[in-house]
Amino acid sequence: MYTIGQLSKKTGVTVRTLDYYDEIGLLKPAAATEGGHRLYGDQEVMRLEQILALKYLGFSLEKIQLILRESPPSWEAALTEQLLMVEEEKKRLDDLHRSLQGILYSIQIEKQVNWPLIFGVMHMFQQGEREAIKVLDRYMSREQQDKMLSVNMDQHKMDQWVALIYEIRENLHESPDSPIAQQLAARWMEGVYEMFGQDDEFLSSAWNAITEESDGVMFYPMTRDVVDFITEAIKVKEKKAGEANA
Amino acid sequence: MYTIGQLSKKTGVTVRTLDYYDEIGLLKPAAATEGGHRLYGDQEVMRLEQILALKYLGFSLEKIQLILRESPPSWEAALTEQLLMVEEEKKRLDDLHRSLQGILYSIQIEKQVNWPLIFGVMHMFQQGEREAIKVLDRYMSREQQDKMLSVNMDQHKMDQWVALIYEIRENLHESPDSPIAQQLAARWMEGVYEMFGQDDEFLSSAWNAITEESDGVMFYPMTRDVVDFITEAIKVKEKKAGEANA
DNA sequence: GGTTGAACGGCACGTTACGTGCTGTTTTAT
DNA sequence: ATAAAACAGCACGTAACGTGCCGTTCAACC
Repeated sequence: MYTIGQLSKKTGVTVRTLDYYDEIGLLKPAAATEGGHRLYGDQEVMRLEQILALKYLGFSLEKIQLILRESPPSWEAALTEQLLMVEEEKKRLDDLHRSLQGILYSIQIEKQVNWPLIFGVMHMFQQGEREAIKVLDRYMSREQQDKMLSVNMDQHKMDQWVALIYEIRENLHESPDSPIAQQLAARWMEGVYEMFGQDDEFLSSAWNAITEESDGVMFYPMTRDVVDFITEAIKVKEKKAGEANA
Repeated sequence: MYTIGQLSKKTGVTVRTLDYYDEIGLLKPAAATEGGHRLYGDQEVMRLEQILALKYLGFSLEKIQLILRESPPSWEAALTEQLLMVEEEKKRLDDLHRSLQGILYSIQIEKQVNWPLIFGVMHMFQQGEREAIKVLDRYMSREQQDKMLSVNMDQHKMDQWVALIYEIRENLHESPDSPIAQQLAARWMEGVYEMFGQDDEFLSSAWNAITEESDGVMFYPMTRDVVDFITEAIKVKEKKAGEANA
């Protein structure tokens, strides 16, 4: 049997905290001396170690109490529930991460903070239920959506895109058949093919979505002006290619 | 100019909260009536919207105050810092996720909660600094480690592995040349090749690490007994294959 | 120019989750 | 006997974000 001080030393939990666990009924001593000093047995040591483990796994003290009260405890259910909670939280952080990343890119492109964009992003995620995906429903199949959303550009490729779009915005005044517009269009097309391959059906759905939605925040940084510019430049490019073939 | 009530209606923030923001100096009114009623201008509306946006992005009110106090605010630095924080938190959640997932698999394999395993997992992550990777250093190159850790089995494949190991544990008493042991060894090898391909050098490093470390928690559920059993069975299998070729 | 709704100042309290501090007394070990 | 350890009990701390309530004053509308 251990006194509270010995248990404290053995486990690294302060006496005061053990006091507290006793108080809230999480870890009760097995016995007491005549004088009222608390005594903890091996079972209690085990229970304390379990408590610490569950705490590490992210359970609240209250939840731990609930779980340990059952006999036998439904470990599998509790752990599964916790796993789902962690997954939820991960999803939330992923959204946050994407938002921050997107805003940082927008600063690189526009060299200033685009507040309307931020408000747009906020609303998109705040009114829950993934507004984003609902919008895509109008333009493409579920598989195509997956393809679109699963594009995982690495840092380098993303930087390239950001640089390209920045350059396009700097050159919006150029005519669509100017060399610079043609060069930008070529780089654009190359990037698109690199990301999605030659899947023409998919590209056409995506292009539809982008041209229709580019007033919103959905396809930032492919804003209306950028999309229009590149559309015109590509038209010219394809016409030229047709003439060359003829 | 808006009274505090109008601002509240416009933005959805309660009067009481605007009181509070005034109190902590986060959002001060632009002016006041003779009677002392607070008046907010367009600039304040903008500032409030920025505050809400930053709050959504995970900044604390205190941090927001610090950022907005600068002129001009260093948005890029603040957002980058926040991004790093989110990434840290994501990493923490990933560890937690892996721990929970691992424990759940161990329950499926052993049909009971393996507390020593949980304590082991706890210690591995608690003493920070990724103990896990340090151990691997002794057995393989950095690239091989990446290969090992980046194996992303899907749910189905993972379930197959778990089922296989469960079966192995049920059959530890079988002789290595029994049909069942041979069949288990075959499934094991097939799974390994599916995951890592025919990279013999890598497989040998990995096998070294696994046989040496299988007393610990590092390669759970490849525990000592399972690894020994499968090693023997594979030896027999290869000997037979050699004889057949001769 | 009175009624009513809005806003005021000020101070305390609430929430969640987890403890910590402090005091004065009793018990235990040596 | 003395000192270290444990006791009971009650308040307080932290961190981040507010909320509740009260009695008083102001502003708008008919």
